[in-house]
Amino acid sequence: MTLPPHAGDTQTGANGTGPADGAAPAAAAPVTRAIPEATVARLAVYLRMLGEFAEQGADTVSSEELATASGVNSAKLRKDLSYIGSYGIRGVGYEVRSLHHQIERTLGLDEPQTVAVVGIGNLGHALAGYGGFVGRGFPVTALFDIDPDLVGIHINGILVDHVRDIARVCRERGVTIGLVATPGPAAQSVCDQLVAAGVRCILNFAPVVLQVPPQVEVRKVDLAVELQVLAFHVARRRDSEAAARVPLDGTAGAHLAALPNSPAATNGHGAVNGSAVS
Amino acid sequence: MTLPPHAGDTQTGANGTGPADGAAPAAAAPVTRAIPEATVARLAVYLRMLGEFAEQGADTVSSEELATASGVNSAKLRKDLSYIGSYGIRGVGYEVRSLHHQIERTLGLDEPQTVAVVGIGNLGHALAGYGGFVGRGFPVTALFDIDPDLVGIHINGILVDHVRDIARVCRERGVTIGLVATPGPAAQSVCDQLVAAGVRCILNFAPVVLQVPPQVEVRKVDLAVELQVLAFHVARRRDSEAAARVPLDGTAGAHLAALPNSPAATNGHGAVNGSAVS
DNA sequence: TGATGTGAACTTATTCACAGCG
DNA sequence: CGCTGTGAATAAGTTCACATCA
Repeated sequence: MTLPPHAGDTQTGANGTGPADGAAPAAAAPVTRAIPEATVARLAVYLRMLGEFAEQGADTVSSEELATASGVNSAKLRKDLSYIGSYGIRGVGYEVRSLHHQIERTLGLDEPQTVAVVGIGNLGHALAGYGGFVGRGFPVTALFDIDPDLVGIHINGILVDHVRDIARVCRERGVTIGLVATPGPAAQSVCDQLVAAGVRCILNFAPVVLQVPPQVEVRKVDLAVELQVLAFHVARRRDSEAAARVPLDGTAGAHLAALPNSPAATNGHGAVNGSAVS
Repeated sequence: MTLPPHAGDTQTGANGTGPADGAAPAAAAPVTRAIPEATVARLAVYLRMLGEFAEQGADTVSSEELATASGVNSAKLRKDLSYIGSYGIRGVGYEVRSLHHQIERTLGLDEPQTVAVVGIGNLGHALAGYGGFVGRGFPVTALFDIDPDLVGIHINGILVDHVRDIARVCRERGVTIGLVATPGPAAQSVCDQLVAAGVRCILNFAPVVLQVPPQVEVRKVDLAVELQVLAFHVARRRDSEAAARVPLDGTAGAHLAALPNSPAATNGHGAVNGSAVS
């Protein structure tokens, strides 16, 4: 039964921002006010796009350009940026380099991070060699598994250690982020060991809800769930199309509750949501 | 360049549902009302947990039990379930099997799905062999790459085809979902080919915003962004702890930005963070 | 009695629209 | 004049709390 000790944190990809309760008020936040959760995730995206703009030699970008590249609308982007301060130039846009730096700072990326991957199965193996991490300041420096066939080998130049050594190795190498890529049943135990080793960030790929003390931050990535959400949207869309296109045959979608055509989806033509901005 | 034809859809893991404006009222919705986006994602999680409860031989679960297992609170769970109908028994809970079935149906999982992976790098390779898909009704049946060293080999019993054959192979095998795991620059082209092949669901691991026609649904998974969000939360927490613990130094606020990189004197343990930026 | 189902209150997030500045 | 920055308006999502019913 294990009634959760300290109520659920969230760890579902969208975590609730700190309660900002009375205890320690805004003491240390001089400029940067509490940044909404949703904004934080997008800042990371803007950051990457700014990197690309910089590579292409751009000096400035308008909110419109950066927004488009990032897949959001410009109002949202400007609002997001407003949470970290006013670094834009009216009538011009944002200075690429400077904005990049500000976001980096805001996200805490000026602190060095070091990643450990636990569970060197299919996914863990891929994560161990994933180029997308090093390039973004998240070098993988420790790997763990319990399989004797894996312990001792090197992947991408990194030795695979036994899970029992998590604490020691993580401390030695200053690991700050742990990726849990074990099968579900092993995840909690592995997580506990990471926490014991002082790791405060965990990205969980296992299909379980990890129990952690409040100072530890967990995010969950669940690929099967992503696929199911996709499947849902397409099924819904197919149903509503069927209903709209073949209004004959009332039996179109079973009877019971074959997901009713979304009423609002009516915007007929490809025009998509009115976000046609002007 | 390439001003997007039809403004951004979203594709960021949390897509906006239709605007549901006043125009077309609830005329055609017999039972199942429009299901909120956030709810859909959680339904997939409940589904998995129900599967586990079933395996353990449970006949019924209370909202409290299922909620705890899923990492949400019971009110939210009940509200979520209320969108798909009333399948609970007051005073008792939910019948595991029946609820499982209802959610499955709601998510459109009674339709067979077939997955293709494009880009057999580190990540793509892992996705190709990922056990979490088959078990959940998303068998991978096609793999693509352009690397001559990869084309022709088998992974997990599946032949790797050349990207140029996407259309033909996808049609032949009835692929419904495409996973794009290519490098950024190749992603859009690959995406276009998938769309041309009739694929309507795309899970994008490449760090770009894919442009697709409105009938295609895209979700994006960005591991580097996940790590950055984690890093942010921990940095913030560390900062506020530092502020709360070491309230001396009244200059805390500096003036403008310069986020007073809180001295690493924070977490006593051998944590790293020594080097402050510059 | 004990858990569901749900309107209503509340919180968070997005969009609008325009003042203000370079 | 063009683009940023932002208050105000909307919309989406969550939590509360309790009527309801097996």
